[in-house]
Amino acid sequence: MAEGRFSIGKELINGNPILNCGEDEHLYPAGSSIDGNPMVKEMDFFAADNNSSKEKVCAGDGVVHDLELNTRLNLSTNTSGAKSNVDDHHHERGTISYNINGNKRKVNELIHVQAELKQMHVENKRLRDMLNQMNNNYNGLKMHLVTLMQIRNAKTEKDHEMINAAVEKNHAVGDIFSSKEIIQMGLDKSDVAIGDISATTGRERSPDHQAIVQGRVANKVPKFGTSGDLDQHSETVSSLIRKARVSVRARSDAYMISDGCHWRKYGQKMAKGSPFPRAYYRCTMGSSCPVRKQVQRCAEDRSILITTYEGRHNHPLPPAAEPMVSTTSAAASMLLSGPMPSADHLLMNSSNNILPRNNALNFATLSTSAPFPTITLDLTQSHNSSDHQFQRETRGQIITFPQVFGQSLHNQYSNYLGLHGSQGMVAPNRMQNADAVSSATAAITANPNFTAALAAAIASIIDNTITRNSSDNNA
DNA sequence: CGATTTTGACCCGCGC
DNA sequence: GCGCGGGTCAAAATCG
Repeated sequence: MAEGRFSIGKELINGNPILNCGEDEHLYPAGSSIDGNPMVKEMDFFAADNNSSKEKVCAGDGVVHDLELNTRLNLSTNTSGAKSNVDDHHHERGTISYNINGNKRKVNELIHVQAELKQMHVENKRLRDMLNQMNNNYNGLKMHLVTLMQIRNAKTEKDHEMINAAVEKNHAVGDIFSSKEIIQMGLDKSDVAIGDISATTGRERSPDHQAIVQGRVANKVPKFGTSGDLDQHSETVSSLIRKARVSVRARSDAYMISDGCHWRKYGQKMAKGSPFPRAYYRCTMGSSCPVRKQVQRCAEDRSILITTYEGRHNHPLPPAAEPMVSTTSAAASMLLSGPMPSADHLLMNSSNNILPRNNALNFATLSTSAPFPTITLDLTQSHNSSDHQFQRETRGQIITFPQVFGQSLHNQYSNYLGLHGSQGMVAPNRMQNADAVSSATAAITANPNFTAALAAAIASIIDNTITRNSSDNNA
């Protein structure tokens, strides 16, 4: 409950017209916040509302006092009226009569105002619940918006040229990957369900292909060369991929980002290299929901809150949770869909910035640092920054990743989610997972751009790796 | 009184 | 084998 109220930081609040009301000085008088927590302000919205109401309807501690004040005013009016009557008629008897009438009115008004107060408390509570709900929705929607804006910004002419050039290069490189395999990879990688930040793989493919896919889940995955091992392969890879993580960085003074789910804290540790503790939460919306998240404040910038999600929800999600879940799902799909060379391969070709920095997709960072691959959505930076790239980090190395791939897949996924309907793909926003998987698979594989983007990504990696190796050897 | 948080203990994998 | 760090467990404390 408190989680929902303390969940959104200033950045998120500032963009919300509803929450902007909370920034209103009238509603938030000086000193209304606690420790600068904007969500405390949110709570103070109601506190302040109560205060303003107090002035108007005499709520809270001021009820009796203000009520008495109003009643006295009325009484004095009545009394003055009575006095004039009394002067005309029976002075003493009239005074007693009007005092009784005045007391009756006083009691009646008291009852009336108390009833109104009760009604307003109910209304206040209802509004508070509504605001919490809207906060949750807003939080998730903003994440969607930022994601989509980043992707659209990245759709430059340069990218298209890069795709075309890379596709041609791919033909020149030869049959490292047949088009069939590439499409098959798309099929495999698309096997991601809504509300699920994991995916499954395990179809038969060439050894090179296996190396790439296995590399996605770090270099610990045993390699399976025969079809007889496929089931085991699938299970192993799947279980590891299930550990894929989506990390969200957002500026917030709150102790946790609200995502619409219900979490229970089960541990807290001091992480190495950070003065701030790391809190561990598990989802309590399902009886045995395996989804966990870690919340930690950034050591370098304490205003940044890092939330890392892991696992899949095994229960229906509330509407408030869907934006966040679908965003993390899309991010995870990007992570799990990348044509990732194996960690060994990357280490063998140890080099930084294999690929040229040429894109503005600046919010996502991929990390295959052991033990589990992680994608980080950075919502703390401005949209027009072009300094940051879609990167893949290995142990001690940062290798720029061909953004076009993740972009393409994410677009596909967004299309499927109905978030990006301008490209002619229509899909329901809410579907059951089974249908979601099949529909996403169909949507992804049906679009030739996906294949082209994938080919471009693979070709880029191969081409740049080869180029880098030769330059390293020459050096 | 049930739900949640706190916190020390424990387990496990990894590197030396 | 040992120490370290990340992650989890579970009893006690706290909250609503």
